[in-house]
Order: sequence, then structure tokens, then C-alpha cells
Amino acid sequence: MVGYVVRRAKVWIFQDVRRTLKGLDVTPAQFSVMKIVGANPGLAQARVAEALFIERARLVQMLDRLEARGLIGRTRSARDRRSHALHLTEEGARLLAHLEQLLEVHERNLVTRLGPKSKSELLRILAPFAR
Amino acid sequence: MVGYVVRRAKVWIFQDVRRTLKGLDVTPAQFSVMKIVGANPGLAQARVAEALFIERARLVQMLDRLEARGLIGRTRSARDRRSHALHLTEEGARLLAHLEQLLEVHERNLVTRLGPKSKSELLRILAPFAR
DNA sequence: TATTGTTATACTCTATAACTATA
DNA sequence: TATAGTTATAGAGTATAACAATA
Repeated sequence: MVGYVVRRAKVWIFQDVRRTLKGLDVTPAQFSVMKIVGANPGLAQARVAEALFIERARLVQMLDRLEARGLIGRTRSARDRRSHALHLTEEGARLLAHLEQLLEVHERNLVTRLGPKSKSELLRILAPFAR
Repeated sequence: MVGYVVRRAKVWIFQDVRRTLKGLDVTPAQFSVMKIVGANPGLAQARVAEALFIERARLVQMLDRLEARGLIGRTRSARDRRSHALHLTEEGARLLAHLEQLLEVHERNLVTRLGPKSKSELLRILAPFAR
């Protein structure tokens, strides 16, 4: 029952994000990668994967795509030569800012759907899942 | 931010359900189909798809599998010969009862994770997504 | 020994479009 | 014309396992 409603909410939210970003060729998952890398330049791939609950293996392909589009860069870390330090390119940072602006519409859609106070309540209740 | 935490919760819940049902070869989605059909015998495929937010096309393959395993039956509806009336077989009903019993463990895991009162709050807040 | 990035495989799921048979 | 079930396809995501380079 809880699983059902949480899944329904997740599907609705992701569909609304996709609709909002229509035509920009950015999935919700790609957005989340850009956002976390933007906020934490130098982060290693394994850290991003952990933070986003994405498989390490899956992230590789996502980064391949983002790198090919010139949005994200990988550079060998000096301290630990196994790992890649990730950073947004200038274009990546520009796109991210644009996406965040567009997503304000989604944010409003969500609050409309949930009712005014529920967003913060929801974040509080689900906090145990955000680690 | 909301999308992030809702997805994390969804992933955790589904993983926990999979863990709980380990070895029985039943996915969370299959369980939900069996449950809704069990509670509403005679339901048409399109209704199930709507209720569960699953694509009509996807449901076809899920039902093929469940039918092949002898858990669910499809019979042509007398009233509308386009549609299939779905029902659990005896074995399907037996398995469903077993699954529901097993999932009480998951239910307890979830409440432990969320804290005691949060489950009902969560259901109330997310009610707009349950239609 | 353990971790990082990578490749690979199989399966599930989502999003679409089109087809047929019925209504 | 619309709906129910079906088939098909492309891409996204999940779950695993293995490997080379590095720690």
C-alpha cells in the first residue's frame, strides 16, 4: 500500500519533470548527476553513484553521454589515480542553471498537487531515506 | 529534491519487497497485479493497467507470464467481447495469501525505517497521487 | 585485499506507435 | 470513431558479475 502510493508519486513526478524539460534531451537522472556534480566539483564517480543510489556501472554510460555532449568533464585525480574527478563544463553549468529555472514550473505543479504545507512534511517523513 | 527523496524511498521499498519475496520469483509489480485481481475478480486488463499506472502493453506480457504459471486466468467477457475478465486461479489465490503473509515482515521493516506514526501521515500526504 | 572505473549480460520498465477485433 | 487487447521497438533503469589499474 505504501509502496503503491510512493511508486505512483514517483512516476507522476518523473513524468512531470520530463514534460517540463521536453526537447532539451535531459532525463531526470541526468539532471540529478549534473546538479550534484555542480554542487561538488571534484567528486569521484563512486561517490556520485552512492549519493544518487545509481549503480556504478550505470553511471559510466550516463557520464559517457554527458561528456560527449560537452556538459561534464572527467579528469584523473592526483591524489588517487584510480578515480575520476568530475566537474561541469561552462556549457554544463549554463545548461544546469537553465534547467533549474525551468523546473520551478514543476515545483509549482507539485505543490499544487500536494497542497500547500505537504511538501515540507513529506521531506521530513521521508528524511530517513535520504540517508 | 522531493523527486530525489521519493525515488530513494521507492527504490528502498521495492528492494526490501524483492528481498522479502526472494526465491518465489514474484516481482513487486506482479504482486500488485495479483492483489488487485484477487480483490476485483472479473476486472478487465485496461482497468488493471489504469489502476496500477502500468502501460496496457506492458501488462500483456506480465499476464502472459502469470497465466503460464497458472496463477491468473483470462476469460472473454460476455458483455464486451473485446475485453478479458481476469481472475486468480486457486493456486494464484494460495500464492497471494502466502505473499501477503511474508510481506508483513516488509511492513515491519518499513515502519522501523519511517518511525511509528509516519506511515499513516505518508499515506495521507500522498493520497493525491493515489487518484 | 579492497576500491575505482569499466565492460558485459539479462531482465524489467517506460514510452510510442500501429494493428485487429470489437463496440 | 473509440476502446481492448496485442505486437513491436527503442531507450532507460536494475541487478550481477567480472576485469585491469591502483591503493
